[in-house]
Amino acid sequence: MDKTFDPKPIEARWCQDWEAGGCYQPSGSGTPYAIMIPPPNVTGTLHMGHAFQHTVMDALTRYHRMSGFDTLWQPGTDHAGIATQMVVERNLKLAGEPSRAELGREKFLDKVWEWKKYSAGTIGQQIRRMGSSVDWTREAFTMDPAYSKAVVEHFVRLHEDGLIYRGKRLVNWDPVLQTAISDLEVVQEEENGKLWHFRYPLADGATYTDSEGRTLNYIVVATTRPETMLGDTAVAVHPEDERYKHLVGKQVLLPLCNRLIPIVADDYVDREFGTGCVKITPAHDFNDYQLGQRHKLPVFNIFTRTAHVIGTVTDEEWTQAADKNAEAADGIGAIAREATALNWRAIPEKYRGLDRIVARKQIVADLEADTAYTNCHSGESRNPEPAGAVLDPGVRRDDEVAEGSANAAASSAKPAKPAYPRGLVDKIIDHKLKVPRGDRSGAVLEPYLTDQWFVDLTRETRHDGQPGNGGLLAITKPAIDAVESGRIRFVPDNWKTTYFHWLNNIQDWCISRQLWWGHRIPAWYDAEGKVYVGRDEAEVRAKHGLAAGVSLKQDEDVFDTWFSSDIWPMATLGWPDNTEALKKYYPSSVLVTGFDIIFFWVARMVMMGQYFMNDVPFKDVFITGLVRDPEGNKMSKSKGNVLDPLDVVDGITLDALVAKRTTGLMNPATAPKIEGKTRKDYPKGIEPVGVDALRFTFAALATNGRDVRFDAARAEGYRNFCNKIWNASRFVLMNVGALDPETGAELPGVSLDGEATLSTADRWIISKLQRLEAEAAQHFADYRFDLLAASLYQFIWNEYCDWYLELTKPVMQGSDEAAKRGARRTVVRVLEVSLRLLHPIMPFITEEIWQRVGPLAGKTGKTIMLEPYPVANPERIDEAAEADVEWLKGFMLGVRQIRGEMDIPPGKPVPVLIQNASEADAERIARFTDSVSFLARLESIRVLAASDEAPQSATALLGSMKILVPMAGLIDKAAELARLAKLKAKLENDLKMNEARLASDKFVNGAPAAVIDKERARVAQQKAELATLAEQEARISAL
RNA sequence: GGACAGUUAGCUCAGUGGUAGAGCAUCGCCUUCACACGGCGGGGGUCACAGGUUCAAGCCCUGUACUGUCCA
Repeated sequence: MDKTFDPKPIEARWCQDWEAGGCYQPSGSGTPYAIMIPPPNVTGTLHMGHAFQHTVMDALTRYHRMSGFDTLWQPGTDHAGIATQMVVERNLKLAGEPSRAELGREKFLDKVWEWKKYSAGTIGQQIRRMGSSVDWTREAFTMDPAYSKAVVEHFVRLHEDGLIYRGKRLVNWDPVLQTAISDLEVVQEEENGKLWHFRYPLADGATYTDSEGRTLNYIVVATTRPETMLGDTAVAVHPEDERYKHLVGKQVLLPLCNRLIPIVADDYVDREFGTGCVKITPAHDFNDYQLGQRHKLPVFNIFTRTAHVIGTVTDEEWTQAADKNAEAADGIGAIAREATALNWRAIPEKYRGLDRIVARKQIVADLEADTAYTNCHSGESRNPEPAGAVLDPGVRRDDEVAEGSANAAASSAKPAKPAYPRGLVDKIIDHKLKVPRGDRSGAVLEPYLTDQWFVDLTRETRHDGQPGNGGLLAITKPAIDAVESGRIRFVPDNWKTTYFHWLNNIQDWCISRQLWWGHRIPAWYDAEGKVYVGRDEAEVRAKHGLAAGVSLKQDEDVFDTWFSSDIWPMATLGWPDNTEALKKYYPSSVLVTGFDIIFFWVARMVMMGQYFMNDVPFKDVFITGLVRDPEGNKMSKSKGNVLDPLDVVDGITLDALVAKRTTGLMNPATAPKIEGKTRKDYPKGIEPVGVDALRFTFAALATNGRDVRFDAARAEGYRNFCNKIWNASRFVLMNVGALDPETGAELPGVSLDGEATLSTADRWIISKLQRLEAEAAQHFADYRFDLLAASLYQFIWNEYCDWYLELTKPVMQGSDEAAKRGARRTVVRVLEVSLRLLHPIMPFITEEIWQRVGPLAGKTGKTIMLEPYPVANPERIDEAAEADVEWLKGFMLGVRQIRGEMDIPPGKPVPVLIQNASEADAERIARFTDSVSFLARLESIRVLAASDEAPQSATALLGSMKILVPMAGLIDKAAELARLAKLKAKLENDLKMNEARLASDKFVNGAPAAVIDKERARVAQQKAELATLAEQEARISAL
């Protein structure tokens, strides 16, 4: 064995042996214990979050496997529709290859499959390297043929049960990706914007008097999105708003468009917000859409699927384009035609085809320039808006159109800040607003009217009028009940609040996506647009009696990725077939995942599990925190703060890390900033720590669902721990004769048989081991890997290495053969048990050492992986031995403190005198003379009689016993007095507090007797100690 | 605006009623025959703030402040 632990060759060997040896597969006997891996996206490689969660899952898996369960950890990957499609498109662009559109659907999908193969392979290698004991024979992918069949099956069954519908609804539309997305994929970000106030003239020359007594012939609407006015179909006011009540039913003339639109009353309107008048654009705002439905307003779509104002095309051109689109797999071609062909002519020509932001500027400028109504009221007296009101429409991102040349002329003239009112613009004020963006593309989303597929989650009865429960009762409520009833337990518990809150406010789920990568929706349309749903075209034809001559076209859209991963726990086990695996491993035991996908995934698996299996998909949900960078920021590629777990395992130089983080950036301009931060966070790069140390770090940091700030120094600390274990094992092997101390060569054929006696130290460490075993079981049951790691670390380093191995040294070098045998046997067995206790977190080092130590402890198994996990035996707890060793530690600490503070070199033997020893003290001194002398490097130890005079000494206390180290004139009087004063001060302080407590009637009358007794004993003890100290202080002062 | 977390040593975090703990960092001594990726010792906290409950509060209750996350 080498002097220093070198993880790399060991990891490589065991990874291979375990997998090849079939150790990862279920044993086939025992109670089933199953974990379904949250399938990583095939978008690239695994990050620290995966490594963290996999560590937790593997620890659970190995623990249960060792504990005799029939353990399955099921691996796999997720096709991750949008995310993967984006990655592949970007790769094509970077490589200068033809784009998605140029390739066409089929060829593009070939490229994605190529990428998938590469990515899944990388992920598999990463999982293997981390030592994750997944059953590779069951590896799954969400687009495997069998899995795809299950996806179709669950869609068709839900459809047959009336829980899926297709309809034209306002959805969140991503104009960059050009697909619908679900509510969950929308991130609302607060951004700085403007609130524009526009004057909409009243029709037919109507006027009214405002609260300031002015006569007005217009009303002022406030909006954050001027460009949508092209699609306004009403203005709304609150029905009880005294200011406008009387105008309800009248009309306004929509500026620029010159359309008449009504003023309606609706209590959705917030009287306090803006002017209390809201323009209503049903086609491009969710609230307006609802309001429009209530008031039967026309829905006036003004945007294309790229969020440009619909263009200048003839009806004929539109028809052709739409047909072509429909043929070219453009699922919304027909809708666009319908909505747009009717409307485009109503949009003033100058705005047609403009990007929405460009259109916004143009519209504001034109309204400002519209002087037709500038004098449309009398008594204009308001002050212009103060400086700060500017025309800039606010912050933009690079995905939006930059300031165009249209405005170049204006900006070069450096215009003075305009004063308002100006034309039809009443005023413009700064305003913070929530901007909806796509979580993948970052693009500003557009509410957009399209035909999509939805899962009904909100109705009590079926939407199609058939008998039976709607989605609310059939899907949503059972998912709530699963957690409410305790059949699913969240750990930590508080996440169930989040879960309930979402389910209680749930919306129907839009499951269709206008993408290419994914499961094609199993719906077919005939020439009339009639839709048929079935498992395949043949089934549809058979079911509906459609002759071969009837042409059917399959829906071009694919499912939302989550509408395939929602059946992961059952489909990977063979559902819809009732396989043996499904019977055995469903429901799985625990789901380990992050809180960020409770809605996306956890809740939906519960829904589908309950619906199709009539049972929960997992019994526990262990929610882990997120792995963050040292400053607490979320790790992301664009921030350039991601770490590859294998770079921590193998180490990486600073330059290599910088290079890795700054290449292939979406926005190369951020590279210098990223480089700066990287150089600050990891000034020396990252030292290699090995898999075991990284895993242990994750375990130690996994504190009760809190986020984890990854700290490379911590990982290095646990690498040191590995080295400690390694060297302790070397020491053990050397001492039992299994390792040559000179050459490091392994010597076979060692036997520890024969008569043996166990020392106090032996019985103590065995006793402590039982306590550790009990703690380990508890921590696993509670998912407290941090406490588990701390217990193991503390036992191995601070008890076993620091004390127990030291205590055995004199025995090992002594001549008592039976005692020697007892120590050797204990040293080996405790180490062997410790290795098994540690194995679920640190699989490699424990296996490597166990191969040598196991046989010495009488183990004949091939691998530690399949050995039983240690269980506590309460009968071996030995409180007397524990008390003895505590006393011994106290004695040692006293001598060491004197050494440390008196600057006595550790190697120099010192004589020790004892005063005030009780009988028990004296007995222990006699018993432990050898140990103490060896460990504390004592020259001699002598117990003084009460009458004996002690020489000048430095003092330590153990209870009221005095441990004296004679200083023979060398004593630094001032230093020793200072030392004593320090001890005394602390003691006096404590004593004062405790006496005060005992003097209080409240305490004496109120506290339990046991507490009072304990307090009295403590005070007595402290008084005795204080007396001893005072005496010693007097003696030193007198020198 | 609502909900949920968090606030403890320089840093990262344990600690659910009985005198504050760990790792890392720091300071001092030591290349002692398993380990310098080591050993030994030291220093360092009025547990965010204000009330309350209790014989007793870092811990329970109420409120405030700040930070973070989620949902409107």
